[in-house]
Amino acid sequence: MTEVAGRIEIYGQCEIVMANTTSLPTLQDVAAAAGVSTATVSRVINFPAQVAPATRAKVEATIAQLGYSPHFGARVMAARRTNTVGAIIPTMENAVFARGLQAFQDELSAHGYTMLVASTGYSAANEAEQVKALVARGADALLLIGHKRDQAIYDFLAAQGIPTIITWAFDPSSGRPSVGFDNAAAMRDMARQVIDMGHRQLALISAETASNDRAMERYLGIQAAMQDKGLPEENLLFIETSYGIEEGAIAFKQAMSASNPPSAVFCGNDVLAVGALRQARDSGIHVPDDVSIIGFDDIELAQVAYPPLTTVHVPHREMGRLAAAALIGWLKDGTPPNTVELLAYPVMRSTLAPKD
Amino acid sequence: MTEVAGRIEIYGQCEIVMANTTSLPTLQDVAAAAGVSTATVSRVINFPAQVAPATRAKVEATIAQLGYSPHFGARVMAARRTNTVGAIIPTMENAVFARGLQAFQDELSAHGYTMLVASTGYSAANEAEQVKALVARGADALLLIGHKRDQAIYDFLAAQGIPTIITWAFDPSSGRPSVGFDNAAAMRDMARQVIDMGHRQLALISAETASNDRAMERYLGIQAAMQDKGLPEENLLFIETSYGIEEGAIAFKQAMSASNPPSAVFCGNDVLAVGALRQARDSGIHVPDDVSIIGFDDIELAQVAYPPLTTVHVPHREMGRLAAAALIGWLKDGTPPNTVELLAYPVMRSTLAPKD
DNA sequence: TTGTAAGCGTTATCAC
DNA sequence: GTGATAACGCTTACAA
Repeated sequence: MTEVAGRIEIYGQCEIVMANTTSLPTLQDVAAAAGVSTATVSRVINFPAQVAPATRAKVEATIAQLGYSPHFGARVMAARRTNTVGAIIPTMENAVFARGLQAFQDELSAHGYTMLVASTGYSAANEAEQVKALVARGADALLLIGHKRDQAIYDFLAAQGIPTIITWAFDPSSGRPSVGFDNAAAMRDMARQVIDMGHRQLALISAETASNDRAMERYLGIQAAMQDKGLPEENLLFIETSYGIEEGAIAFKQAMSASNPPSAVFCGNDVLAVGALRQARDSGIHVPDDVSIIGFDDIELAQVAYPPLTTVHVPHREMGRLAAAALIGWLKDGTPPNTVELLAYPVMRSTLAPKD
Repeated sequence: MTEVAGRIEIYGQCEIVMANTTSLPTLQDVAAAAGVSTATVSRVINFPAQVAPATRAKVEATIAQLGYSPHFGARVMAARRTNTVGAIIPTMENAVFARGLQAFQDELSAHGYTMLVASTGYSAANEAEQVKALVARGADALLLIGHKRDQAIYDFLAAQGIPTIITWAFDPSSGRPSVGFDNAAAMRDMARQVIDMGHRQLALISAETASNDRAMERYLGIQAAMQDKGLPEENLLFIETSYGIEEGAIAFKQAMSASNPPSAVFCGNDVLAVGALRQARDSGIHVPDDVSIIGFDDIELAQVAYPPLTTVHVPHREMGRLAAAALIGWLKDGTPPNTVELLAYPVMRSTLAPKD
């Protein structure tokens, strides 16, 4: 593997001629040029049906001729909404969020909304800041990941009257509108199948659970399954690490060098699982003959990993799309949407096999 | 592989109490409560240093007590800028864009800007629409991918006075500020090495070149290398397909069933390459002994593919970060930034081997 | 169907 | 340092 340091070359100054930014045409200009009132021009833009065809045609021609486009700030100020919706996610580098976000944006866009994005890097403090930033930037509504955050944030959003939807989690007891899935139940279902296959010594390589309720729920799901099946808690080796392929690899190595190594290694997400898979290959450990590896999320990576990864399928796109639809409805009706539970379910590929 | 249809359950109406949205406190309210003028409150918010400490403390206390936060639209209207920057990309589902976008947003966020995102789904018509949408939503500046688009779009942006930076491409002759890399040169460098290894019969599985100048450039890069090395054009089998693992697999199958099958298959991106790799495995074709496969982008997938994929490394994050920095500087100084070329270079892993 | 005119909540320019 | 006050460009009753 050959890698050279990125070289940067600077080229000469570009010559871009920007418009005379002092004088974009205004509604008034259009009205004057078309010989109508500003109200009529405004109507042509917002409620064309209310304007006589002849007048409308005249105004539209003037708009085109002058290259007029409405001033955003003035519009927001007068109409008291931005048609902009914010999304705050841990990071777009995680494919699950990128995928969900794309679907969220597609749906918003189809309904005339624009999406503002902020990311937290999985930091709770950061999230609080980003919530304020997006609200200050005029987000009419917000999408958040998971339920767990300071109550002050919820209070702030309620005080500002910002409709907010929770995704990636499901907890009807919270009383907050959400579109998500039950992380604990999904992982529990998978763990039951694994235990039924004869696995008794288990490990979980988890994302950090401190500020990530989804990771915690998945952990609890495995514990629940173990309890159901009568396995003692000690039979689960719990390893917490940060997000990344390398991190998954290191944690896997650690798990396998335990005094009582697991025959099945659960991973909190597919990226960690793929890291574990690579480490197994590098260590000459055969998957699934020597050890089973189980992921979570079912991203593209899972299908093309070798062997293809057994994982829990999460309907990321559907979640993003429905979250957008819910917010759009909320903004329109003024009434909070119902909470929606989506199903996440095991997908059996080739990294899980019965124990002996 | 077991998959069940996603089940959706609807739960009871959530009871969210939204604030009396008719009465958020305004600057005036704060001024009245603190016993100062609106101008002073505005200064406390925007230029705290200009206000006497005692006054400032009093005003800040009032702001906190009333839970005041500035109205976005009014602010935009008066200040004539939104501190919002738009990014228009093909899709976030492509990891290269997700990665670049994350870096772009991080840098923006660190400087007090917020990011608006729109996506085109690789459609030129869509892009024109999104440009207008983001400008209408008050984007102060824009990031675009690649140079190729209707001149009308550039004219519109110039007329509106919207600083715009081009990324993912490098063409100093365009005269437009950009932060990118030379797609043709990067692919040419890789192709030269491949040809030097003795490969004579080549194939390229390319993304669609019609509305994607990066894909076209990569194609031209291979052609240039072939010409340098004296290989006739006919020795390159060109297959164009859309983005996706499955698409790569299908195209690979097609390439290998040609009357004169290639010994090296270039792919326009890593996702296509991973699809090709999977198809090779499924067909019992050994990589790189039977055929070499070369990707482009160096996303995570490339490292964990089996065998690890030889590809062209693209500094996506650096590109996003520098693009943000360039726009921020442009907005601040009012002068367009210099064009920056980043280096994309071959990364030799395990899917490329000398021909016999 | 169209026009008039009153805000909308800031920022910024003046005086003081 | 601080206070009046005039924009800023649009939407939306209400009137005609």
